[in-house]
Amino acid sequence: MEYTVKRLSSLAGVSPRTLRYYDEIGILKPARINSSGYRIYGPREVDKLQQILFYRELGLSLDEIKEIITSPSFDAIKALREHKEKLLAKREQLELLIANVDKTIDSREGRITMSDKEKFAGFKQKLVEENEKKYGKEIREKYGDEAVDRSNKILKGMTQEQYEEVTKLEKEIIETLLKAFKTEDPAGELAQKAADLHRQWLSFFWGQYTKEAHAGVAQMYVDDERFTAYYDKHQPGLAAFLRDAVLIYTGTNK
Amino acid sequence: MEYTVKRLSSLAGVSPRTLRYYDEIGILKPARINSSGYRIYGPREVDKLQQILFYRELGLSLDEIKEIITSPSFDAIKALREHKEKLLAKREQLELLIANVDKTIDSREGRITMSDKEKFAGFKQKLVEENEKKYGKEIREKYGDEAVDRSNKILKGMTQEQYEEVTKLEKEIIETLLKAFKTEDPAGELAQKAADLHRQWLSFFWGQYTKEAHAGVAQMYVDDERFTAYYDKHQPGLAAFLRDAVLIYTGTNK
DNA sequence: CCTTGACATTGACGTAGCGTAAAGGTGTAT
DNA sequence: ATACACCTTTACGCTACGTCAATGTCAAGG
Repeated sequence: MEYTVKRLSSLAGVSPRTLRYYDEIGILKPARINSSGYRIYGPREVDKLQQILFYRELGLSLDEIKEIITSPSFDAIKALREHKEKLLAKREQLELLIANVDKTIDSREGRITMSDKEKFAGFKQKLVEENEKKYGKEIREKYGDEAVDRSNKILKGMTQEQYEEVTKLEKEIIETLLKAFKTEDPAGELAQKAADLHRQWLSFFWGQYTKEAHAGVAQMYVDDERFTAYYDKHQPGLAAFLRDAVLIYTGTNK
Repeated sequence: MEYTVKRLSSLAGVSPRTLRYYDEIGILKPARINSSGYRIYGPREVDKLQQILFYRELGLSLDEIKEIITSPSFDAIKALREHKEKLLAKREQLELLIANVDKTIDSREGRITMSDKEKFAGFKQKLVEENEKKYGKEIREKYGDEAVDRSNKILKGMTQEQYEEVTKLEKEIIETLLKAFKTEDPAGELAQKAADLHRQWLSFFWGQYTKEAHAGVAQMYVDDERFTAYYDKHQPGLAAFLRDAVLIYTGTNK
């Protein structure tokens, strides 16, 4: 397949100008120039553009990208694996930010207080870490061990908070589930409420909720004795009942 | 707490120049200017800077950010909630990208083939979504339900993979732990290996690993009968042994 | 008191990665 | 033959700062 600037640009979701610029700086030259001076791109250029966009998404400069992909020792697959690592790291960074937003909301609503330092956690973890190493001792000297320890406790406190909410959810799930079990109807309102609570519970541990995963976990409760025992100790058959409710809840029983 | 440019900049992980620029464009004015012309920032400015950096992280332009935060109807908490939504969306986008990288690796290694269109999936989810709507039916007609379903299965397959790896880890933990238990030494090599496996297992569920959280979970294993039972059923005292090993592993026993 | 060094100021120019005309040539369908 | 969507190069504009330069401020030490 051959593409002109416009065609390739709309395929890749970039502007024609971008492609001309990439040509200009030598990062992506067209396969050939036709008799009228038109840039013509081939399949190899499509792949290369894909690579470029991958790295651009990571925030690498075009110069860096150029070095990476034009290097003679360039190993595409290895680069991709590294790229994936970076994406995973970026996702972790995002998790940090999300946690910080949660904390900030709590703080704004007066439930907790945040130190100024905490407010910027997650923006530059490296920098923060360096500061920790550099100034940790200094702070300890200045403000005493108490302040440092209190700050450390905030971390533990979060875990504590999480833990409390999780256990509260667990209780609710069991309670709702036991009531629902008596109705013998996994599609009923109570059972569906239990399934929803269970979704909330799951969301606590799984960053991203998907129906498939939820259904999978529910099935696991029946297949894995560890979980079966946990639910069935309250009421034999409860694990299977929860699974049925969740399968209906997620719509994967069809 | 009051800050000069340098102090605030190092707190927030930005350059002094950035703060001056933010002053210049009116997005973040200092609380006051002292007699020598120094910019002095107060707590309100700290919070505002935090907001700005949040939005900047999202890729919003400073102009857009300015509009958002200077708007009279600006509701900080509401904005934070929306912000969180956007972060979650960004994370999803990242998941897509990661999936695409995986697929690309597969493709490069010849296991699957990708259409040129597929190669750009994840870059512009809107575009992709539109394409899906526009061409979804067409693809289904062209390549048959099988292809579409297989593609859907990839998502399910990932969860399956996760599940398998988790259960594999669980097995390893128990095995290692049982061997370690015989040594009666929670600081020994085997026990520490078990603690490390447990860290890996935990990292599967928790986005971000912290020693405190790890130690907290280990303590939970002893405090919460559900978990105690799970470990002790293999060997009475195993939960406590794991906790001790983890406390040593995380260095929180000092 | 004076120096030193780390901080502060404004001003101004540089950079990256394009966007956006301007001024013109090309392809092809009607 | 004309329209219209595409292509070309040249060139200036924009954002979000980085990076000097030239100069003032402040706290500590000799």
